[in-house]
Amino acid sequence: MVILKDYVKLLRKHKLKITPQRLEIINFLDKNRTHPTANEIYSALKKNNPSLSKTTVYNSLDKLIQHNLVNELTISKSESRYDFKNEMHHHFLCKNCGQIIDIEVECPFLDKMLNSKHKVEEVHGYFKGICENCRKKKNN
Amino acid sequence: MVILKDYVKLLRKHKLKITPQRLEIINFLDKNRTHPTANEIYSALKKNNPSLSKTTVYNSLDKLIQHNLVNELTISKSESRYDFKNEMHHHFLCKNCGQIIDIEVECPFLDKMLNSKHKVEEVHGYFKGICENCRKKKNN
DNA sequence: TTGTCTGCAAACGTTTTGCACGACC
DNA sequence: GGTCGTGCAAAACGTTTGCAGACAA
Repeated sequence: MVILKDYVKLLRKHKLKITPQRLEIINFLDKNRTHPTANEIYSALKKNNPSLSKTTVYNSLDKLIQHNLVNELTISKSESRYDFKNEMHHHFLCKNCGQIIDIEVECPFLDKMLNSKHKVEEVHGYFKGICENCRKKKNN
Repeated sequence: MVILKDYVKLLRKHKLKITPQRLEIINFLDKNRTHPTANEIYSALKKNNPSLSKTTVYNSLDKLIQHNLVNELTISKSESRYDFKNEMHHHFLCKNCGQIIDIEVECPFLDKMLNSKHKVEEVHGYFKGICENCRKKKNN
């Protein structure tokens, strides 16, 4: 599959074994920046690959997270959500509709943290409230 | 119990029913700013109240969270951790020892967010990496 | 060939639910 | 007396584990 060529390179660069399942998972996350759950990824990919297992989805995601290619969001208590890693951004969870929206504000406290006594490897900014759409609908 | 007097006021202010279990849970969270899990709260309070149930711990925490008296941390994938709400602060999770450390940096992007199209009610800053102690031990 | 990955089934740990009982306005 | 909280047991849920066979390098 020509489309997946770049993902092959990406996996190779990180010395990860190249399997059809991993390629499909990366492709899905790259094309669907909707912070899908493991289950959503599984259901979507199962259509074209009925033998896919959830274990493989979890295993693959773990590997991708370890190699910093994918970001795991724990913004809400229930399921983890996964995000193809691109430029740093933060997340807003609407308590009304459950939607997770990317927030493109820079993070000035990152610099301070990088100078701190701890070694900071990840920064997650999670905001929660009522999103613009729900505000309009509910007059909040 | 004289010590619990203020918590009675607090619950009353929020029109929450006053029960011994709720008072003990609030007292515990106020005195133990260690981000305990539901299970840790349960185990600790069970010593003095053997009939306490986990359901009650979860129910009480839910009510306290709804009324903004307690903060639920989802910094790590496993169990939720609970924090008595005081001044806004953020959290650092050490990937090595698992400790969660309070971070006292202000959050300049909160102001920006408050002017945004979304209605922001909560801000959670989660940092992950290696804490000072572990860095020293491991020479990271 | 060697080590790793996949997929199934079962296990796991946290949280939620249903329900009967009890406590409090 | 009616609403709400408690505590027990069981269920639900997302995730992890053990394992046998398959596949990538």
